[in-house]
Amino acid sequence: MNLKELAQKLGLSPTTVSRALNGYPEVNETTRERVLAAAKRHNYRPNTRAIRLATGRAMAIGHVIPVAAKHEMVNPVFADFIAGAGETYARFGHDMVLSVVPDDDDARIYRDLHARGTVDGFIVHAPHLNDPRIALLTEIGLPFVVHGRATGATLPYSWLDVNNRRSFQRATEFLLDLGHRRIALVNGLEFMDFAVRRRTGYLDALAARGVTADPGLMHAGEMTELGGHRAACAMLDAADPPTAFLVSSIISGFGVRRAIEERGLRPGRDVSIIIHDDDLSYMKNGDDVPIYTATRSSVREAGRLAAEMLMAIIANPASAPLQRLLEADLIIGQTTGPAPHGTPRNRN
Amino acid sequence: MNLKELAQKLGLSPTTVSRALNGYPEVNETTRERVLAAAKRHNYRPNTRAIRLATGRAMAIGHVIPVAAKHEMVNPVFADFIAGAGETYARFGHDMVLSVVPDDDDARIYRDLHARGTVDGFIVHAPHLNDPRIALLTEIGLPFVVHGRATGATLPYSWLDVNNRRSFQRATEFLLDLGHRRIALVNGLEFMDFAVRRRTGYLDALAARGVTADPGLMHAGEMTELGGHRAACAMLDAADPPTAFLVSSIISGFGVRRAIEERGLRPGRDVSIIIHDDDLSYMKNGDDVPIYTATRSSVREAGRLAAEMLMAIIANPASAPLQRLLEADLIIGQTTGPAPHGTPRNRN
DNA sequence: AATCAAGTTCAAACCGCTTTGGACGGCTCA
DNA sequence: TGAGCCGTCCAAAGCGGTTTGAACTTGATT
Repeated sequence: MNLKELAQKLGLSPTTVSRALNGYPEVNETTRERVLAAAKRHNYRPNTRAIRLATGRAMAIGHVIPVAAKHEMVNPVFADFIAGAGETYARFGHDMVLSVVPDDDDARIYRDLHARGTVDGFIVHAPHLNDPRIALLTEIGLPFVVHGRATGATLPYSWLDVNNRRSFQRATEFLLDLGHRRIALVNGLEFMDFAVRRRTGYLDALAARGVTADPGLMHAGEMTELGGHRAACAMLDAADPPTAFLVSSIISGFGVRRAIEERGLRPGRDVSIIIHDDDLSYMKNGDDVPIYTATRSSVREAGRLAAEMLMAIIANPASAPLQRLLEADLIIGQTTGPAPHGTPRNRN
Repeated sequence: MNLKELAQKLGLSPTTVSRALNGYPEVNETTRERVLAAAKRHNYRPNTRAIRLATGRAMAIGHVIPVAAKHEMVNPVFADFIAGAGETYARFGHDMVLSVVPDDDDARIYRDLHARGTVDGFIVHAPHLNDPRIALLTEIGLPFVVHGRATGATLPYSWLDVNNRRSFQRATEFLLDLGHRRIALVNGLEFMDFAVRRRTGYLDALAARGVTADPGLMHAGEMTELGGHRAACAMLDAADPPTAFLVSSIISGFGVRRAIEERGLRPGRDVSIIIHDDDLSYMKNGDDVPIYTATRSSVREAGRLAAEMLMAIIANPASAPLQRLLEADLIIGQTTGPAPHGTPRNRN
C-alpha cells in the first residue's frame, strides 16, 4: 500500500493525503481524519526510501565504531551507549546506522557515509588526544557530537563528557583521607582523552596533599580483566606495594581484585579499590549495596543525552556547538577502608 | 557531484555513465575507463537514497536488539557479534541498521522496518523457546537468520548456532573424569534456547554416568557477575557443596570465582570451574594460557558467518533455509583439577 | 546494395514520496 | 457587484539514481 493507492481509495490527490498525514494546516480537519483513519485501516507506512530521496534527509545517524586494529577490541561500553542513543532516536523517528571499522581507516567511512547521503550526522566514539576526526568532520560539514572530548582540538565542536578529572581527583582524595599514601592508578590507554584526564585528576589530588607520585604505581593499558590483573600483580609483587588501587573500569577492576585475592589479601581490608563504573547493564556494580567503591556515571544515559544533543543540532544547524559536562557520583562500596598500618602482607 | 553532472562533464548520457559504473557489458571499454577515471577524479559517490528508491532494495540489514524490559539489560555478546557481522556487511556494501527495543515490543519494529522498506533482512538475536519471532518474520516475508535456534518452532528457518548441548555435555564429562560428582550448573535464564540446550547436555552427561542431578546444584538466572556470585554463594554455603562449577558465561564466572575466593578456597585446586567463553574481545579468557577451562566459540566469528548466510539468502531468496551448527572447543585452563577427597573446606 | 546483427549510446519512464505553484469556490468587504 | 482573500484541494515537477526500449553506427553477410 503506497501513497498513490491510498489516495485513490480516498478519492483524493496524493498531495492532500501526504499533507494530511504530515500535519500540514492547509487540509480540512474532517478530511484529515478520514485520511488518518484510512491510513490506519490499510496499515499504510510511508516508504522510507522515497521520503529520504524526496526530502534530502537521511533520517539516520551514523555511529562509526572504531575497533582497535591491533587487538580487534570493541569498547565494552559501546553496547550500553548505543542502547541509550537508540531510545532517543526512536523518539525522533531516526534510524541508527552502525559501521564497524578498524580504527586506522575510519576517515574513508565518514567521508563515504556523508557523500552517499546515508546519514544526517554522527556520534563520535572514544576520542583520542588531538583526535583528527574533529577536523575531518568539521570539514565534511555534517553535525556531530563527540562522546568525550579531544584535548588539543582547536576547532569548536559539540561534546558530552563526564568530568573525569574531577571524579578521579575526588576518588584519590577519598583514599588519601582514609590514610592511603601508596595509591596505584590502573588506567586505560593514555592516548585516550578520558584516560589523560583521569590521570590529571589523580596527580592533582596527590600533589595537593604533598604526596609524590610514583611512576611504578601508574599503569596505562587496555582495560581488560587480564590487563588489570597483570598490572596489579606487578605492583603488588614489587617492593613497597600499593595499599589502594584506582582503576579505570570495572572490568580491569575484576583483574585487580583477582590479583589481590590470589595473594591472600582481602579487598577493602588489606587493599582498597576504587573503580570507575560506567553502570553497564551486564556488569552491574552490585544492586542495593555496591561491590566496589566507585565513581559512577551511566554510559547509557550519556548515549541518550548525546543523541538528544545531536537531534537538537540537526534541527538547528546554525546554532553554536553544544557542550555538556556530567559529574560522576562517588559511591561507597565494600572495597575501601582505612589504610592498614604495618606490613599489610602479614595481616592475612 | 551527482550522476547528471558527471554525465554532462563527460558528454555522455546518465544512462551510459550509470552502466559504466555498474559494470554492465553494453558499454565500450574505453568509455568505461573514461567514466571510471572521471568518477574517481571528481570523487563521485552515488546517492544511496536514490539507489535505494530506484532499485527497491534497502541495501541494509536490520538488527533488532532486544533489551530485557525488566532489567534493561543488553546482551554483552552483542557488541562482538555486531563487529563480526559488520565486517561481512562492509564486504557486501550493505549498511547495518540497529534498533534497540524493549523485548516485549519488538513485533511492531519488525513490521515497521519491513513496511517502510528500511531493510532487506534481519538477524534475530537471543532466541527463546518457542520464539514467536520465527512465525512473525516468516509471515513478514523478509529473509532472516537466527543467531541460535528456537526449540519448538515448527516452521523451517535459517539459523547459525553453537552446539551448546554437546559442548556442555563434554565439559561435564571432563569434570566427571576428574572425579567430580557434585557438579553445579550456573546457567542463563532458561527460557533462552541456548540455556536449555546447555542444561540438557549437562544432564545427559550426568545420567550417562549414573550420577543423579541435584536440583540444588542447578541455577538459572541472568548471566551477570552478581548473579553468578549469588548462585555460587548459596551453593557453597549449603550442606554438601559442589566441587565443580559449570558456568554459562565468563561474566558470571567472575562472580563464581569471587564467591569461591571469598571462602578461602582456590579455583582449580579446591573447586573447579568451567565456563562458556564467547571469546569477547574485551573479556579475553587469557592470552597464551587460558584463565578458565572453557568451552569456547567465538561470537564474533558467529556474527561474520550469520551475516554471510543472510547475504546468500538475499541473493537467492528461493533457496531452502540455511542452517549451520558450530562446535565449541574445550580448552583447558587453570581452573580445573581433580576432585579433592575428604572435605574440601578443610584443605584451605 | 540491401539486410542484419552486434556494439554502443540515449531519451524517457519509473521508484514513492514531498513541495511548488496554481485552481476553484465561497466569503468578506468596499 | 466585483475585487480580494481564505480555505481547501490538485497537477506536476522535482529528488538522483536505474532500467526499458529504441536509435544510431559499423561491419559482416548475402
